Amino acid sequence: MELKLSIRLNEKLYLRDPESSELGRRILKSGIELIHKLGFEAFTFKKLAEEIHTTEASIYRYFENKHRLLLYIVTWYWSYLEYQVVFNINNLAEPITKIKRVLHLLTHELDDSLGTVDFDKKALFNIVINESNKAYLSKDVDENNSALLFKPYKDLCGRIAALFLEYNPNYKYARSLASTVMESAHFQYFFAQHLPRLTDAKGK
Amino acid sequence: MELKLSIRLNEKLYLRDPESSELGRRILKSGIELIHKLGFEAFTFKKLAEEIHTTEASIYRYFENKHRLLLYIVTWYWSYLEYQVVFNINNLAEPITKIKRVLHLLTHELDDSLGTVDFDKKALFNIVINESNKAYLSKDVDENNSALLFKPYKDLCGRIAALFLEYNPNYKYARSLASTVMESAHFQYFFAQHLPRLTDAKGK
DNA sequence: ACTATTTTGATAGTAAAACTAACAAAGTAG
DNA sequence: CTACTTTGTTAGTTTTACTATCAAAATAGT
Repeated sequence: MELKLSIRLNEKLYLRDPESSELGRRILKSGIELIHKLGFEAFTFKKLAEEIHTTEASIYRYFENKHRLLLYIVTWYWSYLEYQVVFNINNLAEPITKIKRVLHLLTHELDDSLGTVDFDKKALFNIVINESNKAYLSKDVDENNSALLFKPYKDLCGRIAALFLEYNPNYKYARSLASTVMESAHFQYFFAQHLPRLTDAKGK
Repeated sequence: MELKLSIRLNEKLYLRDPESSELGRRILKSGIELIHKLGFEAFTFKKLAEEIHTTEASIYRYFENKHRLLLYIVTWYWSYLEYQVVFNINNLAEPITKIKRVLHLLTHELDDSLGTVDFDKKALFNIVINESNKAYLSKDVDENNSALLFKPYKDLCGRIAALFLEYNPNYKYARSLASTVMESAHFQYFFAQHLPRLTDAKGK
């Protein structure tokens, strides 16, 4: 069985749905590769346009600006990850087993077990590690939050928190623990790669 | 007793020491206020120049670019915080008491107990919460790290890790726990303010 | 008090980034 | 075959990020 899955994201993330056209999909695919390669700061729509042989103006028809594109990418990741989580813990009995499964998903690249992904998964994971915080650490968090743009992230957090509560119904800080685990998974990975004195994790 | 303390930071953070002149100190003081007010993305040297009635060119004599200024500011914070930590836990016997003291310091604005600070402490703390990650989440982490620009952060992390080890000498992940606590202190604070569904912390 | 040196201000300029507008060409759908 | 949508092309504006030059002002050394 091979299925191609497409994830429908909040319409406010884009001006024109990038999944709806060839050009849109190229923007996503090469956008991910280029952000990975250059880093978000050095990445521009001009460079992306050259890469995929189109024009800046065409890209601006899909995304208001590069920050929105980043938000789209990481939101896609969180949505896909929640989907993976739901599938992976389905039918498992023990809360602790479910939790371990989730931790594994959080700390590893996406796999194709549930339908193929068009994007470079290494690059995508790398972007999530290196740039995802920039998606909400900005002056327009509140506005973006009102537009529900962080919903997938919050949903996943809620789901993980629910697992913690399943394990221990009396625990008072399930949400904080869930968000801490989600963030730490990334930070520890980043630190292991770049600032090893900040972790005890060697390599992986 | 009133003392004014000045913290000497790595020379590679600046082109000309901002503590060494009136203009330099104005750059820091108003820089902090303006980054706080506008957010790092919207902050520019042009706007800062207008604010303090000087010119862009003059500011560029002190800092290579705004990213370096941010790095200077958060590095200053980490250095000052380490200093506070050392003072605050001095002469305390119980590891657990020391740890609690450190947690308090991490989650509250700086106070003036150890000499006055020239900067707006609320603004500074806010910058650390909202922008400090951008100091290392960039393509030049490794280069900056080689230049020892993150040393104060790593020193503080090492010191906190040492407290954990004092509490439990067999614990294997003291550094990872220390960096997780440092980062989480900020994230949970940010979430409580902007994305409350991600925490259980209400208000404070 | 005079001179040398450093620091700042003023002006001006460039290259790139971050957009927007307008229209023609190409593709697609009814 | 026509209407509509999508893309390409060109061209333009404003802002950011930075550099260069030189004069004025402040400061330090003797």
